Amino acid sequence: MSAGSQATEKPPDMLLMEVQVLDKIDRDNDAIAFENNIQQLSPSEEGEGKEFFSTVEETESQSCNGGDDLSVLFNEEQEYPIASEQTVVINLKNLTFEACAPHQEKAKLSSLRCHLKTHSDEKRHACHLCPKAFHTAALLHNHVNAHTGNKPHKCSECDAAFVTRGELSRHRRYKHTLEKPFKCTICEYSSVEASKMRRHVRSHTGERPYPCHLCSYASKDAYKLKRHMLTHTGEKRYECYVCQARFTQSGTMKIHVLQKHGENVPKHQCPHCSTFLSRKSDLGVHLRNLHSYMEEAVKCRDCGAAFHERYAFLQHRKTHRSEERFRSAQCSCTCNQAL
DNA sequence: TATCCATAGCGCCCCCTGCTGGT
DNA sequence: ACCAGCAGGGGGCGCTATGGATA
Repeated sequence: MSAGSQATEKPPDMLLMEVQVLDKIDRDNDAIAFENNIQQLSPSEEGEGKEFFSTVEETESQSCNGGDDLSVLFNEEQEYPIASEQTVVINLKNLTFEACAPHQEKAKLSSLRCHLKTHSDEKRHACHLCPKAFHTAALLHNHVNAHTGNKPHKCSECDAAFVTRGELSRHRRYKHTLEKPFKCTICEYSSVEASKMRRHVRSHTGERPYPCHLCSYASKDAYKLKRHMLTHTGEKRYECYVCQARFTQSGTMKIHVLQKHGENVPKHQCPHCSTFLSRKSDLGVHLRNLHSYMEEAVKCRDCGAAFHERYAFLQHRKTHRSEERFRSAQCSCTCNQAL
């Protein structure tokens, strides 16, 4: 960081502002670099220059990171906006740019001043229900509504209601308009939210950015890592309301409740034999174990017949066993004669 | 300058699915 | 065969932060 290395004397608050702005720009660049990575990643198997996802409009809205506004402060030829020799001194009261046309300058100034406020620690709008505080009255308003349960934004097509307009808008996309602006360029997947697309892209790239610090596992998304950590703690947070048995995942408990305590539980019948399985996944195991084709045939030790399906082989062996039982059976009366 | 608005981003929880290994 | 543990992929929502436009 260059701010501290500059020999020039500056008021402490200005130095702080420099540091905060530079930190912010670093983060913004990370975010933008991330977006660029997403669009430029080109696994060799998938061909060159393939983008992983795009929006329908191919918008220039690369998120509200603010890098655009600030970019006027820097030499665009720089790979990184902040070289070690470049220190950006921003005076909130006498802010000026030289890179903007006059009419643009005013708007930029306004935006930048507004943006810089976000770096201030000052949060004047305090919640009276909890210790939190916010930069703006609108944020506080939303926060208080979350406390009180007041949801002024109601969906016109269902009973759902939300604290913010944005939540309502997203709900409408999920449930009613089915608009999914983020399209995967590798498969047919599309999503309502960019974050979902990022998560999806990892299923193509194999990227696992969330490593477990206790074992070699790494997850593709943060919540999966959190769920995984329960395997280390042994925590079983889901309890069967009937028998109080405990489970690690809600889905596992749900299946337990259904299978153990449910009535008229549907069973899964094997299409090749008369077996019924309580779980679909067990049907899969059953099919693999008994009905899959075996390259190497199994031979019957009694008659030498060859079978490529284990189920057919087992059925065949049954016939030998019943013959054997028949031969060794004795008359049940007192004569004890072999049958 | 405050406010509104749209959007981004992170987190949380749920669902369904399928594999694995113990009984 | 049954069962629980566990991970992958994804849907939906809660909440906050942010930037641009505008009153």
